[in-house]
Amino acid sequence: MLKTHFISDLTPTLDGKEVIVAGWVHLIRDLGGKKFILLRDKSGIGQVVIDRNSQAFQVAKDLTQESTISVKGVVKADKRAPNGVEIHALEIRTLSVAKAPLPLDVSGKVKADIETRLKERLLDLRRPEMQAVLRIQNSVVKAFRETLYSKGFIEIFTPKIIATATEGGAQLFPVIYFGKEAFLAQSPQLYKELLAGAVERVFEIAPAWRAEESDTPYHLAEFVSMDVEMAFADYMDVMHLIEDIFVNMVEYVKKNNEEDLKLLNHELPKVSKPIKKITYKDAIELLQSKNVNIKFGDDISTPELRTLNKELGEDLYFIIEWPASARPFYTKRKDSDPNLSESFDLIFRWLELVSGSTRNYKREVLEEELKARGLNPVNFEYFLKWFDYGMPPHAGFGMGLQRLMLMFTGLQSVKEISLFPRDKKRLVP
RNA sequence: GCCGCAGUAGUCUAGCCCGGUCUAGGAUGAGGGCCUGUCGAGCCCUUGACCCGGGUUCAAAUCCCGGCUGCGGCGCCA
Repeated sequence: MLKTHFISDLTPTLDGKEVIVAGWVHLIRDLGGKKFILLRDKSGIGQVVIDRNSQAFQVAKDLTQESTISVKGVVKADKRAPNGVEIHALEIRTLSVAKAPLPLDVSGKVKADIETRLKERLLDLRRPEMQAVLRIQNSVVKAFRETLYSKGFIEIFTPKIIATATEGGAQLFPVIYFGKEAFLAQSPQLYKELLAGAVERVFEIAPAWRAEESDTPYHLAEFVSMDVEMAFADYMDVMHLIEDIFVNMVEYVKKNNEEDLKLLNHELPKVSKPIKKITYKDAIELLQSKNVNIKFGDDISTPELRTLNKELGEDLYFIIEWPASARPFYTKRKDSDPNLSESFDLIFRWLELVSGSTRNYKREVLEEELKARGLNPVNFEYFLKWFDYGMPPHAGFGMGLQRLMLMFTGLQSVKEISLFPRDKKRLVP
C-alpha cells in the first residue's frame, strides 16, 4: 500500500496512529542528526520527521526535491510542527527519483519567468499557486454547469471538425479530412443553435480554435469556450441567465476556495444583480464626451474599453445593442431600429468575457444577412435547411473560460491559465 | 504585423547609461563538511553564465548593426 491518508487528513487527533502518506518531496531540511521533509500531495504540504535511528534515515540521504516517496510513519501531535501535527517516519519507499538540479523551483524560493514556466509546465503546475488556479477553475466550471442544470439545460457535444467557416471573420485552421479540406471549429455556434431547435436548452464546454495573428495576453489559438443556447428566449433573458451564473460562480468560489484565493492574494470583484448595462450608442457618446476619437459603427477596442471602465466605475458591465453591421449574420436586428441588434458583450474591466444575442430564426432573414456580409447562403445550406422545420426563436452566448479565469485569479495572461497554451509561437509542450 | 523594453550559471538577479579594476557579484539549486526541532533553517568549502552573427576599439557583458526569443502596448480577432 502506498497511501492511506492525504496530508490534509492528518490532524492532532490522529496522534499515535500509523499511517502511510505519499507525495512529492517539496523541501528537505537536513539538520545532521535529524531531517525534516516537507511532503506535498494534492491536499497540501505536511512535515515528515526522520530521526537518525530510523531505517528511513539511510533512504532519506539520497532524496532530491520533487522525488516521489511513500512514507509509513506514526502521527504525532506536536505544537512545534507546522500544522500542529507531523509524521515520524518508520519507513520510506522511494518511488521515483527526480534529477537535480530542477529546471524550475517548485518550492517558490526563486521565481521563474513565464517563458521558463511554460517550458517546464508540469513542474510549474506542481506549484501551490498553480494548483490553486486549477481548483478555482474547477469551481468556476462546476458552478457554471450547476446553474445551467438547475434551469433545465443539458450538456451537449458538437463536432469540432467542420466543413465551412461558421461566421466569417476569424481565420480557421485547415485540416485534411480523409483527403478533403475541413477546418477546426472556431465556435459551436451553428450546431448549438440547431440543437436548441431540438431540446430547447443546451450548453457546451469545449475547445475552439482561431488561427489569428493576435498576440496579446488575452488571446489563444486554442481556448475553452463555454457556450449556451436557449430557445423561446431573447437577449434580455440570456443576460438574466448570465447574471445568475456570475453570482453563483462568485459565491461558489468564495465559499469553496477561500484558501486558494488567499494563496493567490486575490480578492474577487463584487457581483450583484443586475449587472450594469450601457447601450453601445451611450458608450460611444460617453467616449466622445471624453474626447475619444470614435464614431457610431466603430468597434470599441481595448484602449476605449479602458476609458469606459474608468468612467463607469464598474468591474463588470454589459454593452448592449451593437450596430447590426458589426455583428455576425445570425444576430437578430432590433425591431424598433434595424441598424441596431439585440446583442450584448459582457466586459470585465476592459476585457470581453461574454458575447451573445437574440438569433435570427427565419430562413429568409438569415439568407439576407449572409448576402449582406458577402457570404453565399448555398454554403450554409446544411444549417439553413433546418430553419424550414419549426425553428423556435432563440438566444444564446459564448464565454471564454481562460478570460473568465483572469477575473477569478487576478492573473494577467490567459497563457498562465491555460495548462498547455497554444499560441502563434507555442505548439509544445 | 507595428512600436517600446529586455535576453548574464539549472533557476532568479546585480553589472550595461559613464568600455579597462569583471579573474562577471549575489540568491537559490547541486556536490562536500559541521549541526537532533527545522519551518525562506544556519555556518564553511566547491561548482556553474554574458542569446546568435557581424562591426567599432589597443580593449566589449557594456557601444553600433542584423537575426532569434520573450514581455508590454497596439493592430488583427470575439
